[in-house]
Amino acid sequence: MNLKDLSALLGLSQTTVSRALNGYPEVSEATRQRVAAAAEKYSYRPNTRAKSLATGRSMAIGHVIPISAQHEMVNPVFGDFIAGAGEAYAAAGYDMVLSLVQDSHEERVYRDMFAKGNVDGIVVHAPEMHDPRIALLQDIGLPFAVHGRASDVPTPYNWLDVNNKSAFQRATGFLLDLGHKRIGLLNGLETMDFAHRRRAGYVEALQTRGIAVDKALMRSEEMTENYGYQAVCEMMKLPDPPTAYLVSSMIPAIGIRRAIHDAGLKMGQDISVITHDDDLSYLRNGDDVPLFTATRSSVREAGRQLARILIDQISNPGKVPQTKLFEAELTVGRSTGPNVGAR
Amino acid sequence: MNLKDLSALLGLSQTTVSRALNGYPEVSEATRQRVAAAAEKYSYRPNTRAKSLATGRSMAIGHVIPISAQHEMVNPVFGDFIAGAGEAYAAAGYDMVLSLVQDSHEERVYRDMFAKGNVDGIVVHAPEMHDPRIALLQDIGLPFAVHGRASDVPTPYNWLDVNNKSAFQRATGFLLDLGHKRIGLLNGLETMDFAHRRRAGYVEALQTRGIAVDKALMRSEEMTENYGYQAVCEMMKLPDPPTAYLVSSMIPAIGIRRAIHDAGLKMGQDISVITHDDDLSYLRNGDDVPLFTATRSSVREAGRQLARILIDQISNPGKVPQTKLFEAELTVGRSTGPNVGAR
DNA sequence: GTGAAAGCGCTAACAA
DNA sequence: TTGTTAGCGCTTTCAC
Repeated sequence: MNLKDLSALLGLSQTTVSRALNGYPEVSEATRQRVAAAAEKYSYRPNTRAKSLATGRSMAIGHVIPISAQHEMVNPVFGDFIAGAGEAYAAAGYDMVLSLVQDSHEERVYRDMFAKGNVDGIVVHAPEMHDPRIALLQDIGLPFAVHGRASDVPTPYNWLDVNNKSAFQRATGFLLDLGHKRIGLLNGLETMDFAHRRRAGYVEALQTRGIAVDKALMRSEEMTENYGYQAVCEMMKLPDPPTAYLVSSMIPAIGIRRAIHDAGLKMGQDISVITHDDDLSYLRNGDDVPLFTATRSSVREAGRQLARILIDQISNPGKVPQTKLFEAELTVGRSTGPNVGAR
Repeated sequence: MNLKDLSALLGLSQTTVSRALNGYPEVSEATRQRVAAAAEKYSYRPNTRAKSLATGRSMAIGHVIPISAQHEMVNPVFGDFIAGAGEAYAAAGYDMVLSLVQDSHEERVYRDMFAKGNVDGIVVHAPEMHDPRIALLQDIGLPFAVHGRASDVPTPYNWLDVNNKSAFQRATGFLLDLGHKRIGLLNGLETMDFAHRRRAGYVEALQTRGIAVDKALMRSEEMTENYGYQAVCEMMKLPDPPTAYLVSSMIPAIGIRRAIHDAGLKMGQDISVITHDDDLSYLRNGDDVPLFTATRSSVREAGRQLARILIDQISNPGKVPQTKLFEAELTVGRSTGPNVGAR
């Protein structure tokens, strides 16, 4: 069932039927009713391709998801973010098209998306400090919004981010309050904007308290489970090992647990660890100290909001870019002691 | 830069240019060279919408991802599956469009996808025992492939699945070999096909050894962390509690760990647990017993293969449906004792 | 308030 | 081997 068939059935022109369906004012109320009824009855769905060819808008948003080159893995938070974004798109009548790439900088991917005309806008994931994609997209004039930020990019653009710096500042402060003086930082790759900011928060918290920053206690690598395991194992062997760890998400927590276990220590007793995990409400009665930089549901909400920002930008091309900063939750569990593992 | 511009530039008709670009045989080699060079030079990209309007094929595959209604969460394995599928699509020139729905049975979603003509095929995720979507898709004539199976659906269709039954049979057998007689099963919702099969494997293993199947030791719910925690806590309070647990993935392992910890027991010492987790190669020197029903990389490979099957089906509409069964890996770690926790 | 006709960018008969 | 033409299904001037 296409427009032609439907209008023939109604004894109207395609024009009128199209207008009736798209809410144009010049069509009479009676006609609109008839058309709507018929469309419903025959469950008419306008062909997206034809529509977008005619209008020039594709009613689709592209997400370019970077895949870790070495480890070929997808960051699990994308799932939740995408779910939120998908909701917003569905509500606004947009489709979501996904493109997974090894090297997210592949200029071609973005240029092609634009040239092939199958998206009206793009969500940029996992930005680096000076991410070239932003200038690129501005250059080719494709609307976009960034999940995160690229701190070294001076021009304004749409972004939505979690306040990574303050989250890590507070978390470090919390460990310092417990009396810890040697705190291991397990961070992601610090070319990534979020990791850079997290480190800044950690460093600033230490400096504020006059604690020396020890490079031996700071690691920055791709967030694999094995990295977490190895890093903790190695730090444990230092002459003066950390008494606490601050673990950047999403480094899988299980590697940390195991390393601590291997060292013959008990988490939350011999050693303090602040990490991230989802749905840990009952942890509040446990002995861990979880840091929620972003819960699953808040990531979802972020997806929703960023999608809305982008859709808004597409609808109002002239509008000034919007930004949104989420303050990360820091939820603290009951520790086995007030001063766990601190010397 | 569109076909018209490009052909004008070359002093050729749109037809010739189109043919040259699409590898039709009748165009002369010299012309083809010229056209290719020009297309490259001006980085011409045919407009996907126009192309698919003309051809009737949209060169896109739809993935309809169910979201847990109660918990609004996305199964993290989708990320890896999608990554694999994305690879295959990219290689074949297809786009991937994602649609996240609360109720995956929403017939409308599928019908609309077809009617709106923006996908040439669909991947069905998370099938239930008698999943109505299969009949629906066959009815509307939209090519599809299922990630998993719907055992109660008799007609042939494309699917790719992990051998869930044998995996759980072997895992249960392994625990029985250790001497366990009371094995708790934490399963997903058994309306889901994979969970049903897993249970069947568990039950069959017990029956083969003449061990009574105790309903009190079998749980089936949505795979949240809290469910895992609660279920284990409750089973622990039984007069004759399990000495081992078999945990269906992706029930977050952390809930299980905590419940066992709360009960004052030590995993791999007082109690045996077979669960699933990724990238646990070093676990082989640990005290856990991991069951790999599907590693992250094998999920990825599954995505790749299922995508290929679907693309093949789209290209050869008459072809008989293809199926593929992956045998799950069962990797066993070193236990602290040969007979951990068994009575 | 409604309709005829052109055109979005491409492909695919049909001619030449 | 190349070009002419019609049309994919829709929107959108423009005319009535």
